[in-house]
Amino acid sequence: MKYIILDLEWNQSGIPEESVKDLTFEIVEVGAVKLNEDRVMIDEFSCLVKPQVYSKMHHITRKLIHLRMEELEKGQPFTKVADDFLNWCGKDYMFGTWGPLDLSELQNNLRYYDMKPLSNGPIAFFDVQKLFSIAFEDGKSRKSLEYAVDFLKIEKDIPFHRAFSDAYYTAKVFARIDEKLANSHVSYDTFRAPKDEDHEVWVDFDKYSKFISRGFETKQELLYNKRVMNTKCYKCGRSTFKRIRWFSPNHKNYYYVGFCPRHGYVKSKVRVRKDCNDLFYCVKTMKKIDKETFRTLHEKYVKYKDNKKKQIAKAKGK
DNA sequence: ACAAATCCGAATATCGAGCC
DNA sequence: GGCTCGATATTCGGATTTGT
Repeated sequence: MKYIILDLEWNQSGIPEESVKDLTFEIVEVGAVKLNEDRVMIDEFSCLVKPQVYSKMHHITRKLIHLRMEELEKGQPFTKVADDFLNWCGKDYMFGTWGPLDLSELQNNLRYYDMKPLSNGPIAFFDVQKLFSIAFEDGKSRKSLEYAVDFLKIEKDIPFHRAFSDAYYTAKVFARIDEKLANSHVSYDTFRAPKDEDHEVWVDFDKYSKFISRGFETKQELLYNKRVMNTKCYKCGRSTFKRIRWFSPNHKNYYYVGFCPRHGYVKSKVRVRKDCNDLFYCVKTMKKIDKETFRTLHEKYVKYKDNKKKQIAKAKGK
């Protein structure tokens, strides 16, 4: 299995009213490096895209990516670049990117030009920005690529914010991350949610499990779904005893804690999302937690309840 | 029986830090 | 500037409870 470390540069309309709804961001450059199984670079891809939609560079983008429209004129149309790129990728590979955005943008541009989709469901990939945070920081922070390069003392021999160079640096950072750690924290691009139950994603690692549901027309349908709200222990399948009932501090994330006789506290977290067809789907993670984590989560639950009460009291006071 | 008070779920707003 | 994501705060309206 090979790795394709990808980076895109894109542009947008300078005038909000003239923004094209189905293509808010137009890809203007594709850069990538191919790594072998040992994560050693074996090939490069770099191509400018001649814009078809936005004829001016957004002023912020212009400062950022060091590209002028005159240069982009030398590029090829997106359909040609995308074909070349996907042929260059070959078969049996996995994508890696800095941050979670690039694969969605790539797919949105493919869709805009009615090209064959990369996939009709989620795509597994390595989010190196996330992996860097898990490996070297708190796992939650998201740092810039340059920060990571500095942190790892990687030589800065080419400028940042061009597609190829950022792909190159991302690959360098990726190579420094423990392989086991990377493999147990695979990300999924969900531009398209799984189309049916048979294509739903279930991944089981030792420390946690992940489930990506199919898309539903409404949020209610999603939240009443058995597989979504199932709280059985992901390790042994036993039913758990309720310790904290389902609650949501923001109506996007839902939490639950059950107690498994064999594995202890098991936390479920359901994140509600919408895919490119406006279908509601969820990413659910289940994780074994210790007593201490349980206590802090319980505190969060109590605090959330208290806040609600306070807010109501405050509203009443007015 | 009826209206007011209260509770609660859900949408919306805001903030900061990333991506281009 | 537009967008995403996580976290927190505010607002709205319907359902339930309470008071008379």
